[in-house]
Amino acid sequence: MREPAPSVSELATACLYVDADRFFFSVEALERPGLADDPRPIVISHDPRTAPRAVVTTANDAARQLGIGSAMSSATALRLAPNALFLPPRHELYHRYSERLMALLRANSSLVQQNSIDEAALRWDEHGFEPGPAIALRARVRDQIGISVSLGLAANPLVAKMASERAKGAPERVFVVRPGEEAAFVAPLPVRSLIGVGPKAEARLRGLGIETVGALAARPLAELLGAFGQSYGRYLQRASRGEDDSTLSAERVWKSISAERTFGVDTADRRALWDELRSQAAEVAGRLQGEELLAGEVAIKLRYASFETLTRQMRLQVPTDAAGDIELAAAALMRRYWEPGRPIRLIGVRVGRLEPRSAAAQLSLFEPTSEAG
DNA sequence: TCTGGGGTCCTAGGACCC
DNA sequence: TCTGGGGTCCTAGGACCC
Repeated sequence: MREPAPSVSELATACLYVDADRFFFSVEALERPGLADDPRPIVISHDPRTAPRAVVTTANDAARQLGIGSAMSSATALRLAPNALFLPPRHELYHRYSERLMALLRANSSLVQQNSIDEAALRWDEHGFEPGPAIALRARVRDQIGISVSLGLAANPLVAKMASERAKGAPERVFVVRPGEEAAFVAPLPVRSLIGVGPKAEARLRGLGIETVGALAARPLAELLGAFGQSYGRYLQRASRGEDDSTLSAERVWKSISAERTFGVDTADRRALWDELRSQAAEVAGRLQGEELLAGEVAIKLRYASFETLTRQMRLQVPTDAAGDIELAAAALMRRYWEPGRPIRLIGVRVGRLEPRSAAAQLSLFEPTSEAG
């Protein structure tokens, strides 16, 4: 006796992708009445007149119309809009709003995977592919948090995210890709709209005469493997067809923790470099302790005036979460690899090979000590 | 247009081992 | 003496994401 075949909508799992619109600016607007209606170009960034190496985090529509966009140097933004209002980023504030948003999402889904400060992928199996419940969620976010989100609903996270981008032009800011329609949805989009295709890959694809996702999907696998390697070639083919078998996870597993800083003016001053390294080691150690993790590897990052950037790392004998240990290792790497007197633009500290503190305690029970025997 | 800061993943090449 | 063929681990750099 066979079970009746499940309908497509029962078989397919549904993923709702949530992406906050202009998140940092929206939060600032909530905190500063009048900001949303201010006609001036507004740029979330340190003021380039006091922080010459600042870059634009985000900008309002008036600023965008003048050509200002994310990641642009703030000095350039000032040149484009001499009357622009520069608002320094307030990351703690954005994190507080992010936590409230994620809490609300968790109250509305059995599984929430946070992908960045303002994005999350939600298990949406309970609701299927009708837009109604997503529209209702969007209204709840607006009412309870005060921000606008764009929503993409699809059978897998990759297509759901791409649908959330498309939703930014849709009236309700919700876009649904029904199961089976994935390939047709992605086909007309430019290759750059695929996650993982950045400027470099886009240029290489264009060199092969591939401009759209559909054109990519039409190429034989062998050609993609030859041009892009096993891993990325295979990914490109699957993604170009709207295929993605990744699963959602609510638990974040940290692989590395880092802190870095670009100086306002390049420096070769040992005191300044040492102070910065020490404060970064303390910051990284504090985060390790907060996450109850130990690090088995310490790395430094140096960027010279030429923008030449190097990273150097070392393994630790014993995993640690102590600022002193991290500082010592970072200083040893500095002594070994920095050419004294050579001015530095950026310095950074990173820890890796992270493991839970509890796992390390377990392991040491079975580790033979040098005194033993 | 002179290029932030926080991450993840992949790859090439060398060391080392059998 | 011109020279193998795996496998694994590690390092450094780079592409990419927000």
